[in-house]
Amino acid sequence: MSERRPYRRETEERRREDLILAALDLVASGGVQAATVRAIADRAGVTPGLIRHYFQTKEDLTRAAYHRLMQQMTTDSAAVLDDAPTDPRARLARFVAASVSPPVVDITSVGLWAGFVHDVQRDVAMREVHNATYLAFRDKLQELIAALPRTAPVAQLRREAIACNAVIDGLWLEGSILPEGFEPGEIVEIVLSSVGAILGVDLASTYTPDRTPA
Amino acid sequence: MSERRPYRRETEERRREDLILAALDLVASGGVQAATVRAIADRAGVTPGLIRHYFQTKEDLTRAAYHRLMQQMTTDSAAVLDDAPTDPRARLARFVAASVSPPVVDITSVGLWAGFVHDVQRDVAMREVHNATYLAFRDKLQELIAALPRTAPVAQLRREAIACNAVIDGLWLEGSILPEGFEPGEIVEIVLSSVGAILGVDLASTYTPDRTPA
DNA sequence: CTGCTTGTTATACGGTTGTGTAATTCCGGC
DNA sequence: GCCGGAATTACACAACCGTATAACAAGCAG
Repeated sequence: MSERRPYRRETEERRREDLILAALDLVASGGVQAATVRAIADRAGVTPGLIRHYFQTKEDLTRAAYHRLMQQMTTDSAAVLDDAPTDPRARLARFVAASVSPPVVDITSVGLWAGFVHDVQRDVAMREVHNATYLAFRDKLQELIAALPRTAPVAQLRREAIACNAVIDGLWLEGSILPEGFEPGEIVEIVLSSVGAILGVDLASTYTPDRTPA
Repeated sequence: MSERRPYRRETEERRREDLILAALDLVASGGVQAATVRAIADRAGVTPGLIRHYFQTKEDLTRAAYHRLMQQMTTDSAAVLDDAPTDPRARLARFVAASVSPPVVDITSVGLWAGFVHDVQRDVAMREVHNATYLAFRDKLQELIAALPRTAPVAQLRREAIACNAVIDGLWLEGSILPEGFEPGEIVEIVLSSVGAILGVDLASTYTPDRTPA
């Protein structure tokens, strides 16, 4: 009776992308428990069996999705440096501010990230993805700090990078979970003044909030 | 054939406590998905049906478990203030240091907390528990900051409390997820110096690491 | 020592999960 | 144009999920 559903053949790259995005979408809106193979397939517009054709197991898809998430977040943070000014303070200020602003900070990002935390602690492959992206971000931060016009011993640089990264992480957390608890722009002001205080540099005055293109 | 399992009657308080602790234990070690009614009952040494006798639904048990977790964390942080010195700087230093040290920071705490994040964002009751405990912690921090021997406008106090809380949260995060990435005592040093820098106060010199009782 | 309350166990049920496997149909190469 | 391979669908399966309900027994009141 029932006709077999018609379909189109797609490239492997495209299908994997669709499935990963569908998985992330579901984790963001409904938690890890909502990201079942059937729900993922449904959102991606395919049937559940296809998942097993591109990912040997559901865990593989989970790993790929997490990898994609972290990659996206670091990309978003670093994107502002592409056309950033050459003044070291302004560069740092821009990078720091972007890390606590959309799209890095939004209502779903923390929930998304939190959904993977447990797997990160258990799964070796996911732990490596985490370490790589986390340290890459912190190293980028340390690099920007080292470029500041001041003298600081190397050992101090590491601790300053850890501290500044902690401020960013904490504000990212609070800003995402409790967005209505802060006034617009308040988090950016706080991150600039506190990072500036930690480093002994005035960042707020060098920061141009946004280059709102016409 | 099979004998009915023998059992002991317990008080309601005791059974609820056992079930809550079993649920937290499972979430910590295996994520939310591992905390099934059968697994919880098994760990608590009872049969699954008993859960529905003390909690109308599994969601009720989840709420109770989250409430218990947050309560425990704030209690652990505030405990160090019981016999703390009267010097405002020393009090703040002790409180801040305790917030990034065991038992608040340990390998399972973040995974445990992360497991509930999604429910917090969706469930109103859990959101209220979160806001209450989060703001209680931040207010306590602000209260300690306000007691410092210096003059600061009220509006500034709020932002300083947010910033210091962010540092603590960020270090709590990193220290729990990546414990081997930091040397012993390093996180405490960092939190004291950075919080001190944000507030313009020297905290590190007033901090007595631990009162190792004989 | 007997009876009653109720804490606790036992069992059942419909729905869902991840996975394995066979049947189809799309689509490029000839 | 059709043919073969592989992308995709369809179906089956055992295990597990949360929930509902009935049977049992533990321990206190008398």
